[in-house]
Amino acid sequence: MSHLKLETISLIPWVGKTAKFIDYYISDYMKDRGIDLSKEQFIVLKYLHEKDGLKQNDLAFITNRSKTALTRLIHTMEKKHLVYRKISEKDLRINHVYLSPKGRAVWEKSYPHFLKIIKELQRGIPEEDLITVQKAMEQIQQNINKKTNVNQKL
Amino acid sequence: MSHLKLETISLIPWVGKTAKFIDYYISDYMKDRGIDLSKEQFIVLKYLHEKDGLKQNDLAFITNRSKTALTRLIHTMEKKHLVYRKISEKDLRINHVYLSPKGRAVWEKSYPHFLKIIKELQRGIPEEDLITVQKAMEQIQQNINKKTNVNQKL
DNA sequence: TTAACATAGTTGCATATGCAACTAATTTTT
DNA sequence: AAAAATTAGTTGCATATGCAACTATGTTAA
Repeated sequence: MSHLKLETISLIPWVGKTAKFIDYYISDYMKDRGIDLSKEQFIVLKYLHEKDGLKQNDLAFITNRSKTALTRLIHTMEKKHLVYRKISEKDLRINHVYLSPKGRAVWEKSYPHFLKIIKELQRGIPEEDLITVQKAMEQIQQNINKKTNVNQKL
Repeated sequence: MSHLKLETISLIPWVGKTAKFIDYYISDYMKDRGIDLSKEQFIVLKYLHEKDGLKQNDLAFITNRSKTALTRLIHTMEKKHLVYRKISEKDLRINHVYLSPKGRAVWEKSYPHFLKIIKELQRGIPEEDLITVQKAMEQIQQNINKKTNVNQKL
């Protein structure tokens, strides 16, 4: 029996590359269907659809973005009339973000596509493997949170 | 026995979020150690270390970037004196990219850190799960390639 | 009540990214 | 040989992102 060098798999590059592929795919898919919406913008629409009028801060937190990134993302979306800001009456520092009618329409139009993409891209992966992968992703995220506090960014 | 709603796991968002966390972690980790190097720049150093003098086009291909992105990435790295370009003598359209001494030094310094990060972040994931995850990542990438030709971008 | 601190959001500066249009060089076709 | 097509790389315009420094507002402490 010859010597088998069992080098441990390096998962991290795989995750990065796959995420990149997914982003490309989503972007192309939407463009092909005439939907002018980035993945990031979609995520914002998604959370606003669940709970309209979220504060920018909360949106930044739940979407794992810096408040800077969120400020600019919302700004872009406001230019495209997908959302609008409204300053809180109780606390003038706070902006609430709302879905505009157009934003809601774009959400309704794009959501089924995203569902389909998600389904398509994981085709051929057995159900039990999906669970394993999800757990592994959770583990990686936990390993990161143990070391740094990601929330510091928010 | 009650009705169990077994909704299929949506892996895609998990992958994206995990990749994001990994990027944050790498960025912070390097910054904390005084290493001024983005993940993208590291990847370029890595490939040049393996094979110096790669063409920009080839670098774009193996790093899964558009040639535009690569042009600018190399430009940034050139400003930081990590690499330098040299026009091919045989074909004046082609740029070869080389590691500078500084680039090599930065590579030597940063590489062990990246190895360590990769190991740390997948801690707690059983060996057989690593294999499962890797296979799932491959499957997702294949599913994407079946639909689009990612190479069109390059 | 004023000073000190904390919070929400914005802005300048920097990185990374892509598409479309472009230049320059090379190869293929006619 | 000249025209047409292809290839390599760059540039303008756009998106997304983060840090540090900043403004404005609100809260807490002296």
